[in-house]
Amino acid sequence: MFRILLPYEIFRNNINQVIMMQENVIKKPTDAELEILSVLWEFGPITVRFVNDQLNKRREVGYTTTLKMLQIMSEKGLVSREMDGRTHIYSARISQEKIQGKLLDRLLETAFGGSAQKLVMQALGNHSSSKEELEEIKKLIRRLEGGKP
Amino acid sequence: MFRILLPYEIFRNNINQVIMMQENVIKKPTDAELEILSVLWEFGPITVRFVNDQLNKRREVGYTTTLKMLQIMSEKGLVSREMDGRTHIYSARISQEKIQGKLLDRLLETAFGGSAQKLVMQALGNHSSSKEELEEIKKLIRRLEGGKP
DNA sequence: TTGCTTTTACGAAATGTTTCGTATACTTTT
DNA sequence: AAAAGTATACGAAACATTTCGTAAAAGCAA
Repeated sequence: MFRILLPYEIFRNNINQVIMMQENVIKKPTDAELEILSVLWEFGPITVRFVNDQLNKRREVGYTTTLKMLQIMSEKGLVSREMDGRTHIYSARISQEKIQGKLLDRLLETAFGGSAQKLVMQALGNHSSSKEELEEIKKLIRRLEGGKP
Repeated sequence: MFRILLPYEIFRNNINQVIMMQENVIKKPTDAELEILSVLWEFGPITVRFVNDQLNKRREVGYTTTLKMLQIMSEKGLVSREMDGRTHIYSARISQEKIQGKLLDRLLETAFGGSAQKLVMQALGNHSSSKEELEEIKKLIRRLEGGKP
């Protein structure tokens, strides 16, 4: 099967090397790391340049800063790196879901005293959701409430 | 009106001084700060000793470490301080709700790509809630869905 | 070829966070 | 009264995070 290559994928035709690291305990990513991870989650394997451009849509960051961050994250095992000729292509090595769970747990524990209800109510109250989204949530609640529809 | 004094309140009969600071923009509390804030939120105005004892139920922390943290947080305006004779009584100066909102926003933005639905679903899915809590949430959803019951 | 651009590597400054040792003063116990 | 215990203040070490300057190598354009 084939598909159209996205702009940043055009470089990926000649992969030389894959750096792998064994799966380890993950530490909570720092703020800057999380910022970069969310770019990686959204746009898949991308170059440093691409990451940096995305970050700069929100705030001014130097190219070498982003590069250094990615190098550090690579050492920590947060991202993986492939080489295409001279340039490196980065991907997130931890799933968004894993981080979501971890951070949610922590937030729940520290800021909400462990009450999922309070957290959910505040999230729903403060951020507008579509009819469909609310419907999905109700469906989940029905499932949680016990067994058959 | 009178009520029974809690153990740590017995010291509070002779308040000499209240340190006030003007309300300012709040920065996200650090992890250690949040840990302390959650103790203050739960147990109201308390001594350094009390905070430290609570922290030590979770992990080992030296007394002077906790003291120093509280002093720093006091400078930052995160907590206020009253004196009762020789000892200081600390309270949180920012509401739990304000911090909850702030951290929730951030988490939503960075880890969940802005989707409140995903966050809510994950929170509900991973942490068991009581029948009553789910009922409350449903009630809120009905309210959000539009007007009259 | 020569110079301009883009890339990674690396060290280090700047900043922020956490921890604790030591000093000093006051209170309580012996 | 002396000793032991308990307070706060403060400096500074240890650590972590973020930012960027500089260098060297590779690719590109004239």
